[in-house]
Amino acid sequence: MDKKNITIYDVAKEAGVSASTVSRVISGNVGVSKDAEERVRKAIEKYHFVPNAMAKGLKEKRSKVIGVIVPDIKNPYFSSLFYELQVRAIQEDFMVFLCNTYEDPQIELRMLRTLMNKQVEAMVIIGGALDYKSCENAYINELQTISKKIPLVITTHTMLLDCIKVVNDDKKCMELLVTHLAQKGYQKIALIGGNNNVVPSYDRRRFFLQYIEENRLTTQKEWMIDGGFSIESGIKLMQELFHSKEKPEVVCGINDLVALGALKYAHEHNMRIPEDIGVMGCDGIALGETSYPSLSTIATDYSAFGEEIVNSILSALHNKAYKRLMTIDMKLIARRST
Amino acid sequence: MDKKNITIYDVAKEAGVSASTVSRVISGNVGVSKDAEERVRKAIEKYHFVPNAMAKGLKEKRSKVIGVIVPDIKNPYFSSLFYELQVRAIQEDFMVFLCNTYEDPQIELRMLRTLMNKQVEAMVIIGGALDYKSCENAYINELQTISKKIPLVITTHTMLLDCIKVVNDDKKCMELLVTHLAQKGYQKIALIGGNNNVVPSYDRRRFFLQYIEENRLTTQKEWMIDGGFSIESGIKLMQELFHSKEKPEVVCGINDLVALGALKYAHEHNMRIPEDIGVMGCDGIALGETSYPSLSTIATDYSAFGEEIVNSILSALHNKAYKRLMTIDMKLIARRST
DNA sequence: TTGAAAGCGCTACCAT
DNA sequence: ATGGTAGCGCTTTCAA
Repeated sequence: MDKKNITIYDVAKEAGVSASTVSRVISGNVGVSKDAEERVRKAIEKYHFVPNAMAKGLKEKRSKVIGVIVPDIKNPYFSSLFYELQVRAIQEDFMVFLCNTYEDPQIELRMLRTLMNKQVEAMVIIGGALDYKSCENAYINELQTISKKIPLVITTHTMLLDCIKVVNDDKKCMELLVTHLAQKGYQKIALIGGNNNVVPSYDRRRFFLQYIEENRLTTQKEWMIDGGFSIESGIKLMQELFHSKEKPEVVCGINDLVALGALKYAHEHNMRIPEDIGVMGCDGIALGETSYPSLSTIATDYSAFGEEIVNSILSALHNKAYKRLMTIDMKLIARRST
Repeated sequence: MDKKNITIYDVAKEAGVSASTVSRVISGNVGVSKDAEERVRKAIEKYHFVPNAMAKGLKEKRSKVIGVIVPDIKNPYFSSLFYELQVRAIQEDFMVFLCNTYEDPQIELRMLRTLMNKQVEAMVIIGGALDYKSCENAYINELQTISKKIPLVITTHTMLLDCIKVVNDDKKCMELLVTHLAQKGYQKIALIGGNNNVVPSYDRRRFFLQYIEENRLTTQKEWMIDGGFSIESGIKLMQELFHSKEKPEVVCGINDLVALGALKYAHEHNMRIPEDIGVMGCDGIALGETSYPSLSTIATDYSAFGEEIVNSILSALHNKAYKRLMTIDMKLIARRST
């Protein structure tokens, strides 16, 4: 390892100018003579000089970093969102600190604190503890304090916390889902997966029921079973579902992963889709395009979602006007599974 | 937004001690009287004081941050690796800066530089430009310079760059793959997907051929077609494959995603798997467990991979001995698709 | 046990 | 156009 750190002073000396001039050349701002600039650039080149963003940040009180906390980056929903969010962030020359919490509130809290002391300029918390009805007050208070210092964006629709919210339109999601199914002629509809202690999940079930009634369709208690958000959950829940007396005509997953699990179960039991049983998901993850059969779903616009998150951060940072609550539109993607 | 930043000086004044004492309390190191400590803690609490990691880092010349660059975090291979890598990193109190390059060498370079000026203590580049035979010299030189300053870990087996390498054992991978297929009684074997300009992909094909010969199995030029690493590639390539005169008995994907695409194509054309055609992948991503049928594969140990990366970084940072080249073992997971 | 002070690398204000 | 200098918030000697 090379020992000494090269600083602007080393560069300045080599170029025969002052540190100020080097700083000016780097930031490319104001008047530096062609000649001086030339020499500085040469010196930078020669020494492989890299400016120290910590020193700069300390001085300027800006880090150009956004902190992002997600429960599980292996989940395509979260990775897609991160992916799109970073697209917009780097356009604005912001880096993104990604923290995975492994769905552990302890780690979530720890990440949050570390991010704060790393001086992130804004914080994004996707899902996580806030999604849970059991979310601790102390945690919410800590977030509230943070939100007073820097822009805080969450993706949960909660009244308990005053901050920027960018959320999926779960109501519209369920409306589109049920309407599509009705249109396809399905009458008996199941909804599997989720967790009633998780707000968005609870909401989807609630709205699902509402639209089932409005459309005069039917569901049953035995057809609405929760038990997780993964493909594995989907498989397990389908098994349960197919133990019930009467069978539904179509099974919806609380999200696409659960629906993909339902697909797998159906295949393993030689059911044809959609002939024997329809399957539908929500979220619009890419896997739904390439499953067999391709999965009908109500899709989030990940690009818009990520962009909106960063845009509201930028607005807040620049004291521009912005909506404290943004709802991301969802739309029907009818494919082969219904 | 609250304006003023609280510093240790504010805390010190409130507690009636000096900044040094506050610093000592925070770092929890040396002798501070019970009484003073108590007052400092109260003051910290009262002001919601958060230490500024930039100032600390500037002073200490450490950031406790590892930079990680991946081509596409939506790819389960990369997200799994990141996930596991962070597990080990946070154990050591390191944060991880994740950068997605969107498979764009320009962005990769830019991320690299930004990470350097953010003073990351180590850099991990997973895949990316280095995987390509066409990788620019200038880029390699820049990496070489970086590797002299901080520990640099790459996942490509290249001679062009002297740094820490943690790589998959592609030879063993292909040995296990072909042997398994031979054992299952397959004779005619196809390998689809990949890109001959990508080193690991090229290697896998090379070793594939080697083991095909050693095991006296057969393949054909028409059965070894490249064209990408995604599920979509797999679908497309299967289509091509099934245009060739003679059909193979089993199709291997250069990775699991391609194999998953093959599965989809097979379903759509009413082929039974493995009865009509076998399918096999490499990498061992989680999706292979939940596909229908579940996918036989040669799996990487992501946890070991991530751990090894961080461990070698830590060793390098502490000037401990470590291997400059670590090979991650791969093992056969025989499931239902063969 | 405690405090004063220097300095990490940078920027920006104030002179010249 | 250029340079000197103060100071961002912290740690760490050195003295007391």
